[in-house]
Amino acid sequence: MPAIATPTKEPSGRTRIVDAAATLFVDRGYAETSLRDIAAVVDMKAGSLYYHFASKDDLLVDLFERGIELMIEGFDSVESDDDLGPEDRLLAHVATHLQVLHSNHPLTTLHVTTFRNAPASVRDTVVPQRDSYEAKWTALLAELLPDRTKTEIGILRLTLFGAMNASIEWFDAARGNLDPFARLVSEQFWHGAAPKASTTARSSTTAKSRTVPSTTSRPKRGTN
Amino acid sequence: MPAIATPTKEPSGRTRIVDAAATLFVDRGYAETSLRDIAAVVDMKAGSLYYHFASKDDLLVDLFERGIELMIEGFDSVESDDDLGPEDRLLAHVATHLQVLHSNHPLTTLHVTTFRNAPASVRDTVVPQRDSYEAKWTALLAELLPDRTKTEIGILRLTLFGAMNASIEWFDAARGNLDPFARLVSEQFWHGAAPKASTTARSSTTAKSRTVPSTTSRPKRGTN
DNA sequence: TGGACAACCTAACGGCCGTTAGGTAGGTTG
DNA sequence: CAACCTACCTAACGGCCGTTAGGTTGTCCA
Repeated sequence: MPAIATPTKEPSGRTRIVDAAATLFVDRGYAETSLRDIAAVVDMKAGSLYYHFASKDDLLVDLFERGIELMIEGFDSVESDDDLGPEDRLLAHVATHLQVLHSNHPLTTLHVTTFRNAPASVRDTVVPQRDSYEAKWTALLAELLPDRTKTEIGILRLTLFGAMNASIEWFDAARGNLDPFARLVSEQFWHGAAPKASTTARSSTTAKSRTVPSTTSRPKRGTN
Repeated sequence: MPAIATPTKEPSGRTRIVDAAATLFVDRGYAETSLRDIAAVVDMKAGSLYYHFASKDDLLVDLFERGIELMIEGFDSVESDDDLGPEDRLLAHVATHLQVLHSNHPLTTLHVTTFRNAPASVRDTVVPQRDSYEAKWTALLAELLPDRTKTEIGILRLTLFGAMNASIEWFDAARGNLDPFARLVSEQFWHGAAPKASTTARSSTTAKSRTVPSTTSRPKRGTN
């Protein structure tokens, strides 16, 4: 007689589809991935996917929602911690954001890589959940930085998100340790990157406005 | 008799195609934009584009290369300036990067929005130019932050790029003024965002490592 | 034993895609 | 005026796409 139950039963068809789709969407793009591609990974035919999902867009919505759920859970698990100092509180949240982002790879990173190119109807469906996660961060930063205006808080949140989320393009969680990275990001955000012993005069001359061109970001690999 | 010459002659077919393509690629995506879409904007038929470009990928390569050119020109125009203090030098470069990014909108932002989903062959072609721009920034940061390791410089550059480039998703150059934004980014990077009068104990307790989930970025609109 | 149901497969549909071969109109040049 | 070149157009090609209607298989329950 076998074990009474299989608590960790091997993933069902639907779960396997979700995982395969997330992976493919992340490293090929949504439009660039066909249902036949996804089906091939899970050893099915394209038509069979419609037993589990109403449409390709529907599948994408499902992925996005699972991703955000993970993010929110992560944030809340930090918040429920005992009270820390402002700096340590920031570090805890930054570390958690990065850990969730990299450890639940395809599902969470999908937001960063694919949201922009998703069909409008899909984006509209997901926006409320995204907003609620972002609101948590806005509230956090407003608490940590009481001397800042609402506008500044907003910009600081967006740049911090930009800095953290860009890491999915170059940080390989399988190789590097996230902790020192998280600490560097958090410390830089809080204290700045300037040399400690710098005795150069704090000249604040405004740089002349110009109209020149500039830059981009950087992917760690190409899978397309 | 008309004016002797038309120094600002109206854009040729090729230029109009390039502009239209850049715009469409940015707000719909590369795969999501068909040659028929582009042709319609410039009042042509899809086949006619092949008089100017060998293929759709070829067109994309052209766009990427023009974009990077603008970025590099911008960076160099700052570098050729008289010597500034470290902080002002950083500000000048941040401001220029942002200005070039937002004022040459479709061409430069294309890198941030589309590079990731571009076909591998296209990416490979463009990588050297991108690297040369990024190397300039790496060298700059290495000069400004002599106490940092190479690894730290690399990470700081990537997070700074992430922070700056993310702005194309939410900053509307037509509405807001770039200057205060650039100053905030630069100051935050250099001095940090922490409150000035903060007298809270600088407790450096390491946040316990966890494995929770987290977040994303945020587009200003949807055009798809 | 048989019916119900879950989980697939088969085969095709219309449609849009990038691309190409072969035109053609209009200006320029000898 | 003729030849030529530039800058398009027309019409079609094969191919892949998302999606659907209608099977087929296996398992579970009565």
